[in-house]
Amino acid sequence: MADAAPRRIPDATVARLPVYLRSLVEMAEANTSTVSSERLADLAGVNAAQVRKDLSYLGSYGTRGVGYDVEFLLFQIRRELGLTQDWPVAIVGIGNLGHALANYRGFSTRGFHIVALFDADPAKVGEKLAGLTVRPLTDLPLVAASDGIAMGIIATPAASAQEVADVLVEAGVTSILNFAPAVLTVPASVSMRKVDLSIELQILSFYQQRRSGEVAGSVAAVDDEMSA
Amino acid sequence: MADAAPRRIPDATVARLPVYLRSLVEMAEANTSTVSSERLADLAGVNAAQVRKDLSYLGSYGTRGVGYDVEFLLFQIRRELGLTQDWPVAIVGIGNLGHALANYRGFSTRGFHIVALFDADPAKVGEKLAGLTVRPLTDLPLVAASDGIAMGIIATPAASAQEVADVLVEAGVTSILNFAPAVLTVPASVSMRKVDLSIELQILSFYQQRRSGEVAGSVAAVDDEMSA
DNA sequence: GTTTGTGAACCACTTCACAGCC
DNA sequence: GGCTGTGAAGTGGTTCACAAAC
Repeated sequence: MADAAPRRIPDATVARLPVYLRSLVEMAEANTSTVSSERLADLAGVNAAQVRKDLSYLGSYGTRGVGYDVEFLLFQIRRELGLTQDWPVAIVGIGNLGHALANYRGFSTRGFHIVALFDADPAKVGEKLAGLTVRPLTDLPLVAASDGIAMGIIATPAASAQEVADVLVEAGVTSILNFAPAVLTVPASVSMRKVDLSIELQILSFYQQRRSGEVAGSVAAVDDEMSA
Repeated sequence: MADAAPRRIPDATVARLPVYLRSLVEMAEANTSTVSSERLADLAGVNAAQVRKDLSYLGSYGTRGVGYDVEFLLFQIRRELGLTQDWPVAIVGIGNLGHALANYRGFSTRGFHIVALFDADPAKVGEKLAGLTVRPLTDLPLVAASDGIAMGIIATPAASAQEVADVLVEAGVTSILNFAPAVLTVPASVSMRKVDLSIELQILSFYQQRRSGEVAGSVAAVDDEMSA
């Protein structure tokens, strides 16, 4: 037996790997061959010890006294994140946001290919967009199977989101990114992440109000704790 | 008096308050007058003890043996989050995403009013959208001052994001929501949150790959944590 | 000298469990 | 009996600080 360490990568580390990846891509494009944890931390906006600890979960890929080889690390992170393959992605809900997501360049440049668009509204079906034709939601099971869709993006109104999630799960999609402002329930075997645009503004509102409401006299130190 | 209490609300709690708020709005619309921590936890997708602890940071607003009054709690959370006032918001970068955000109904229904759109590209300036006309980025300082803009949304490409952030900060905007895939630096007195669409997919990719590669036997539950 | 890799200390958040109040 | 509010215990994540490796 030799399959090495039983490395369990913390969720928090997983969430930062894409950020390191982005910085490393930039460095590679600038033909930088080596990077220290200090420099990478700087680019990623985190602490250097954090970078070292995070990377140590992947393996001992650095060289003491030198740093990390950019290309090598790039490959290792890509491999760890499962980005050495392309993922076919479906978007459900072709409203404002669905349109923007379908046209978003950032997905394809990072290995995520939008291969199908769905909407339950017959008025939207047939529309051509980003090189694809919007299909009826009822086609999803068939298309998911034939195109091997593993990831789905929900961009519908809140009211239909759970229903769509159910359809996705039923069709075998095991990763879901939810933009609808609703709490969705999926089996534990399915990963789900959510992005709620108005919640982000509401959180900002809290800190904004706290700042504005602060009377000059009281409490000197305004140490603001917001991560970046 | 009786207000007092040096309550410091944890960031994690602040991030959940909007979720509770959403559930409470739904309950109010359904004319439910009281809610238990158990029920609210269910709707918000969290643990009941979590709900109670979170709400306890706002004050003792529940009644033992009964639960929380929906309308009262609704008001308290709104007040805490600073949502009893409307916030004027500016969007910078009117591409795909900027368009979608400008038209997004979810903002206005929650007290965030998009009052100005900016783009550095002269070709975009003058375009009419969501009842507004896209203005040159150079107008931002003036408009920010006259319209009292406190919140800015960055929806530009990564390359111009830092520059835009600087302009926003210089114009006195103290809350920024960044959609550009870049790490931005702002003074500690400014709150910034980021939403990176492709990072979300990359995180999903990690768990997806882990699952696919997994030989039947172990289980891995995935939950999301706080974004930053 | 430089920089990694990592135990240990620290800190924040979550969950438990139960006393206190209705 | 039911449900909140909260100390205390538990968990996960971050930062420190330094020995090991170059």
